[in-house]
Amino acid sequence: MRKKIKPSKLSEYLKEKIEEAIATGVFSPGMKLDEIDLANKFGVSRTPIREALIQLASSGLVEIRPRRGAVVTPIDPKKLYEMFEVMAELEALCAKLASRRITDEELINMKKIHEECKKTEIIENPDLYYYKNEEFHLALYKASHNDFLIEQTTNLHKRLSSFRRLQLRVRGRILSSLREHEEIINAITNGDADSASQLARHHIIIQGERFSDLLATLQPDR
Amino acid sequence: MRKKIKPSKLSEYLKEKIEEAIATGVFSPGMKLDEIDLANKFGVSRTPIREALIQLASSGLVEIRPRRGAVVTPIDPKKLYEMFEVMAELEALCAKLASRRITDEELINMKKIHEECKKTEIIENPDLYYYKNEEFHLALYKASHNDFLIEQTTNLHKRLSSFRRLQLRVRGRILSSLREHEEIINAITNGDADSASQLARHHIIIQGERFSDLLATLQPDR
DNA sequence: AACGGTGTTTGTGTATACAATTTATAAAAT
DNA sequence: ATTTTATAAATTGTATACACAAACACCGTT
Repeated sequence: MRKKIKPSKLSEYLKEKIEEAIATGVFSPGMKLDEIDLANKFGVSRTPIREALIQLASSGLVEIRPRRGAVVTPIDPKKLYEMFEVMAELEALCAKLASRRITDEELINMKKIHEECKKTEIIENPDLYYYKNEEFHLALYKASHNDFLIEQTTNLHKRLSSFRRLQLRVRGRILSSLREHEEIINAITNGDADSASQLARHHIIIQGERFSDLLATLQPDR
Repeated sequence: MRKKIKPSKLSEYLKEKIEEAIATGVFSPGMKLDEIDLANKFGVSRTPIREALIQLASSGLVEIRPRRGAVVTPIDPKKLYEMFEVMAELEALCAKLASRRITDEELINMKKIHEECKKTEIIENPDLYYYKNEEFHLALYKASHNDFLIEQTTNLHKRLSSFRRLQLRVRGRILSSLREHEEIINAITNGDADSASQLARHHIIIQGERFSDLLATLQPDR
């Protein structure tokens, strides 16, 4: 008893809903996901819930322990750093390919997004910046013109989103972020694949490196 | 009516079985995977079959079209090239990290595997070389000491395995492969992260580049 | 012969029922 | 009081049942 619209595939719809709930922190890391609870909450049977959870498990957002149910994947600082390490490389590849393959149109659009990022009301609001920043990165991925890469990178991006959001609250991070974006755009504009790649890598890896510290201040709820 | 051993989770077991059947070509690309057929074949109900298919769909091995069932993901030359492009970058990252993090033990083991690859009886048998080659690459991934990277790379490796296997039948490919492995090992031994990274990238990308040609000679069965 | 409508069939998607395990609870023993 | 063991409760994993949409075949019309 939740929604009127009836999607052709409930499990797909539920997957997105649960994904969203995890991203926005409604379901926090370590939290147990009871199939029956979820089924009641969404007014469906266990079957599509299970199928949604299986998909989320494949993408790493939840963990399914055999016979012991599903939990939102707990935050593991080590693994998180590892994920940033991989993310950095994927974004670097996006940037490298983008430098060679971006269309005029895409480049103009990217610059437009960047200009919007720089607006003061956005700079001063981490939540607003979060969305614009996301737009920028998605535009970068698309400019790689490698659909498989776009898919993989977008996936990992999603999985790291909540952490990146936190990261933006660190003093001065938004301004550094903007500067880095600008450098990346310049490199791409000049078709300098190597620079673009290195800059993009650094743009991500720096977040991973700072994360260990940031995480130390957090208490993962069990 | 197939196996005596009873795994704790049928869907996991079935996932592996179907995965294997796809890798070995028993289920060829484009082939329809009827849930009821599979259920009968394995002597189980549709439920665990569905769950297995969903997992395989998340990993990209099969495609599930809503209301139209599952098929083994058809070969798309463009996408395949894209996958190699990403794979090259992941392996490059493995090599880079390995140069910095590999243990003495791991390095010795890697050299041992490489020596085994060079044995004549293996060089002359693409199928044998396939397995030894795989060992080499898995050792490289592990040496990165980044569990998330290992997982991602191993996944993609699996997905490309059947194509790599084909690739090994190209005249002279095995010998080039060996030479490239040797160069990678040397770079890692010297702790030369940049060279190792570039060599590993090239080792993979060359396969992707040659694949368009190779694929042209194949007829994807519908 | 080609085209399009209509009824049938097949197969997916979801719900429900049952089986098998783990977790919680409580009693008994040290 | 604490640990151990037995029993009950709860939850996952699998099987079956049902609903509905898509594919198919058949037939009449043009």
